[in-house]
Amino acid sequence: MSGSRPFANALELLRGAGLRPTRQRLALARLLFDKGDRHVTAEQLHGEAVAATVPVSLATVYNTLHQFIGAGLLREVVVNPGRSYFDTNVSDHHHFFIEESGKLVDIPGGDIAVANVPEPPAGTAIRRVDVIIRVEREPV
Amino acid sequence: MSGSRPFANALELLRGAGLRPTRQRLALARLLFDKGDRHVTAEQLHGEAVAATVPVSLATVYNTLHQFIGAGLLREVVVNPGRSYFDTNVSDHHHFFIEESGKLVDIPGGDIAVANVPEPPAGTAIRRVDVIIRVEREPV
DNA sequence: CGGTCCTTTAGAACAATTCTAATCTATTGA
DNA sequence: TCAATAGATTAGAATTGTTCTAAAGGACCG
Repeated sequence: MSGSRPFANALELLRGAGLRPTRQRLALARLLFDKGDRHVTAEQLHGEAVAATVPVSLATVYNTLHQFIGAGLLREVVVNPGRSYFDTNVSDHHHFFIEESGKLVDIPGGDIAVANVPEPPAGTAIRRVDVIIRVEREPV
Repeated sequence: MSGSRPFANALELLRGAGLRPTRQRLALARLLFDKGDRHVTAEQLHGEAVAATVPVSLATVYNTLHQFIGAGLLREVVVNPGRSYFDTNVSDHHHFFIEESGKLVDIPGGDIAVANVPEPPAGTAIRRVDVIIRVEREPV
C-alpha cells in the first residue's frame, strides 16, 4: 500500500468530490496534494501552475480552491487581513504563524489542548476552533 | 462616576500615548472607549463619527486605529480575509465569531485554557495566542 | 504671534478577490 | 460517433478594504 493518503490520484479525488476532472482541476489537485501538507496562497498556486505550463487563470484557481474547501479537501486559514492561506491538512490541528516571513507551521491536533471552552452564544453551535500562535523572530 | 477605566477621559488617554489630542482623535477615542468593550471595523467607526457630525476621513480613521494599536489601546482581530476588526479590550481573552452576522463575542481569558503549547519554531518567540471559536446558527 | 512639525484630507493607487459574459469542454444519450 | 447540454474556464472589468500622496490645516513651543 502506499502511504496514508486516501486518494492515490487526483482523478479519484475529484470524482469523489463530484467535480468534473478537467485539466485545470487535475493539475491543481496534483500540485496541492502530491507533496504532503502545504499552506499556499492563490497567487502562489497559480504561479506554480503557470510554471508547470498548465494553462489556468487566477479566477479558476480561486474557483477551484473554494470548491475543494466545499468538498472538505482543503481548509482556509485566516491569519492576515487581505490574504488567505489554503491548507491541505484538513485534520484537527492548529498553527504557528511567523509574522516576518508570512509562513504557517502546523501544530498537530494532539499536541495542544483547549480546555474549558464555554457555551457558545445562544442559538449557535461550534463549527471549529482555530488556535493561531503568532511568533516573531526571537530578540537576540 | 468613575468606573474602572484607567483613563477617565480621552484627553488623558491620548496624552498618555504621546498623541496630539486633535479633534478627530478625541472623537474617535470617545466613540471607541466610552461604551465598554467593542469590536468595530474601520468603516463602522467612520460611520459613527460621521453620524456624530465629527468631520473625519476614512484615512484618518485607519491612521488613528493603527496608532491606538501601537499604543496598546486597541487590538486587531483577524477572523475574515479582507476585513479587520478592532477590539477595545486589550486584556487577555479570546473570541467567538458568529459567521452569519460577522459578530465577535468576547471569551474572558480566564475561562479558556490552552495547554501543552509546543515549542515555537527555532529562532522565534511567542508573541500572542489567538483562539477563535467559529460558531454557526444552530441547525434546528 | 510665527515657525515648525505633526495631522488631516481628498482622491488616487493598490492588492486580493469576485464577477461577467463569452467561449470552451466533459458528459450523456441517441 | 456525434450533437446537445450543462458545467467549466477565461480575460478583463468590477468591487472591496486598505494604504499612499501631496497639499492644506492645526497644535505647540518659544
